[in-house]
Parts: sequence; structure tokens; C-alpha cells
Amino acid sequence: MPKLGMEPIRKEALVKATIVEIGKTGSLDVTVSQIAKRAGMSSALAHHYFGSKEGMFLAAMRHILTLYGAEVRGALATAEDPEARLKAILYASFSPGNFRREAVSAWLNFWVLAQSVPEARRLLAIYQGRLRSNLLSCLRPIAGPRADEVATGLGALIDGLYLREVLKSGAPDGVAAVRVALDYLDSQTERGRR
Amino acid sequence: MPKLGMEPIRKEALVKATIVEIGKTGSLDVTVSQIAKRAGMSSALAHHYFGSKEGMFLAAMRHILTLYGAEVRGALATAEDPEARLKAILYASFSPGNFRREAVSAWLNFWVLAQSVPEARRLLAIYQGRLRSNLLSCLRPIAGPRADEVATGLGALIDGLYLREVLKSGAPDGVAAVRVALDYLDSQTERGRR
DNA sequence: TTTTTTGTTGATTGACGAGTCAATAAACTT
DNA sequence: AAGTTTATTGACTCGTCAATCAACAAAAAA
Repeated sequence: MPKLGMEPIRKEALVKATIVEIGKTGSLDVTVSQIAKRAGMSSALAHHYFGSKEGMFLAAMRHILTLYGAEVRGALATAEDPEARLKAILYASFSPGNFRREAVSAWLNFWVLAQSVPEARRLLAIYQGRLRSNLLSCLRPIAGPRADEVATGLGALIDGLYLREVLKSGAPDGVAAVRVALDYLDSQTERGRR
Repeated sequence: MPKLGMEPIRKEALVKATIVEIGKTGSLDVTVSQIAKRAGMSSALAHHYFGSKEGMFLAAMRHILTLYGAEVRGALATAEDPEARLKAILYASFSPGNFRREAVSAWLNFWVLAQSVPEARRLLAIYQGRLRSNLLSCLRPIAGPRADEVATGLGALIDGLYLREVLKSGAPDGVAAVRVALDYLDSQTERGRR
């Protein structure tokens, strides 16, 4: 029954299954068989398409990063002034799509992966760089010389809010997270205006 | 050559070796043999004293939490007013003893562990609870009704600064981290005073 | 001095899991 | 029709590793 053009379909299924499985286990200790089973195929096929387990992890990471990036870009597109753009970034960061248990757990584990797998580190560095430059371009007009420091703080705060989500039980509360981040922002910008 | 009273010595050596090894690997994928070797004994002995690998991980986690707790308590002891106490907590959090590569990497991995091992989660929850209550007791006098929100933000910011350290190369810069945290604090308390 | 407790390890077991391979089959090309 | 490419998997290899065990040694207790 070999339908042709299966590759992209299979790959996508595997990537999604990888994220679900990491989220469920809460660690990278998932077997290729588990992932393949969830994606409805044999582990041999998974290896066929990705070459290795690490390849699957990296593909999953790219996927999450891509989703996040797309959401931020989309939100940014409709925002005019710097302040609206900042809010857009925050809303996107904690949107239900990104700020959900599975994804948060995956992020945490990718962070761990980045410590030993150079490619994972590279990907994470790209994310951080993009976030920072986005934040900076919004902050410079409203925070002036303090933009740099505020961007550092806000970036760390966002990651910290993600981190803390993994310990909580129940569904992630993106609204509360946004509130905390916005609050930080407000206190810093009010200060800038003084 | 069996000297008596080896147990505490061996255990301590194993705990330290565990932390070093996790730091070196950047993940929990360390073998009991690796740890035991670094601690100068056979893997069988490691099992003899801790029963399981998980037991070693948990002991290592307790150790780090204990060190951190002791440092905070020590710093708190000599601080009088709320503001000084807050600074003490921050200095302790990013002191060279706690904010070093190995320890930071261990923290990150314990966070992952907490997702699948209830006891690890419990330990982390204790840490978070203590930190929060410490922060709150200092913040209430100076931030009033906003103390709760500020404590949440500050807690997340601290964890976020730890998280971001793992991607950096070179020695952790505790001074810079403290500056960012203090900056957050200042902007929030100034606001409170307004 | 026998017995028990504590310390210690080499060797082994048993399980698990990543990655490979050979084989099968459908579609597409020539 | 013959040959090639793509899809697919069951079975297998090979390595790794947590955990156990049997055995040995020395100190302490009896």
C-alpha cells in the first residue's frame, strides 16, 4: 500500500509524537518505539526518516521554535507602536498554543539537551537572539539607555515563568504570566519616564 | 582495610561526585559507575549506600538545596531591615558557591527530574515555598498589597537568570545577575512609594 | 576466640533499547 | 516487462547499564 509522498506526513507525525511523548514523560527518556507507536508506525520507519533519535529531538525542537516564531511574527505584524509590539510579543509567548504543558515540558528538556548537543544549543541561541533583538527594538524608544538591561531582565523573566510552570499542577495560566511580565515592563517604563 | 564509620564519608563523596558528573555531562545520563569512579569506589558500593541511582540523585538535590538554604539563612541573620534582607537573599542566590556551572546545571536537571519523580518535585516545591515566603515577608512592608505579585515575578526572575546561565559560555557572572534582580526590585519598590 | 557487624569489590544477571538489515510490496519510469 | 525508487516492517545485533550476589577482609562484640 505504499502511497507515495509519505515522507512529510510521517515526519510531521513523528515530530508531534515526540513532543507529546516528551511532555508525557517529562524527560528525554523516551524510546524511539514509544514515539513511533504514538505516530502509528514502526520504529524502523522512524529511523528511516530521521536517522537517529537525536535527529527526532532536533526536528521537534525546530518545530516548536518555528511555531513560536510564527506566532510572534504574526502578532508583531498588526502592532504599530513599540509598546503594542512589546505586548504582542508577550501575548504570543504565553498564548495557549505555546504555553501549554507539553510545549513547556519540551522547552525545559530542550534546554537540557542544549547542554550536550551543539545543534540544540545553536537553535536555542537563535531563539534567544531573536527574542532579545525584538525586545530591544521596542525598548530603545521607550527605555532609552536602559533598554539593554530591561531586555535582559524581561528575557530571563519570560523563561523563568516558563520554568515555573512545569512544577504547577493544572492547566498553565498564560494570562497570569502575561500580567507578571507586563507588570515588570510597566514598572520599568514608568521609571524611564520619570 | 575497612575503617569504620565510612558511611558518611562515602555518601558525601558520592553526592559531590554526582553533582560534578551531572554538571560535566549536562544531563542525568550519567552512569552509576562514572559517579562511583569519580568518588573513588566501586559502583557496587555506591548501590550499597544509596540503594539506587535515583537515591543518589535525590541526595545530591537535597545537598544543593541544603547548601543554598544555609547560605540564605546565614545572609539573612545579619540583615535588619526588609530591604537589606531582600538584598541578602539575592546575594546568596547568586553567590559563587551556588551560582556556579555545576550547580546551575544540576538545578536545571533537577527541574527535569521533578517532572517524573515525586520526591524531587516535593523538594523543589519546598525550595520554592521557602523562597516565596522569605521574599514575601520582606516585600510586604515595602510593597504593600503588591507584595504578592512582586514576589512571584522576582522568584521567576531568579530562576530565569539561572536558566539563562546554562547557555552562556565562560564563568557565571553572579554580579550581573544580582544587578538585574536588584534593578527589578528597585523599579517595583520605587513604584510602590509613588 | 568465635560471631557479628561494617566495608568492599569483581563478576554476573537481566533487561532494555538504538540502530541495522533483509525482505516484501506498491507505485513510477523507460 | 523489466528496472528503479519509495514505503514499510519483523527480526536481529550489539552494547550498555542498573542492580544483585558471593566472597573476602577487618574491626567490634560476645
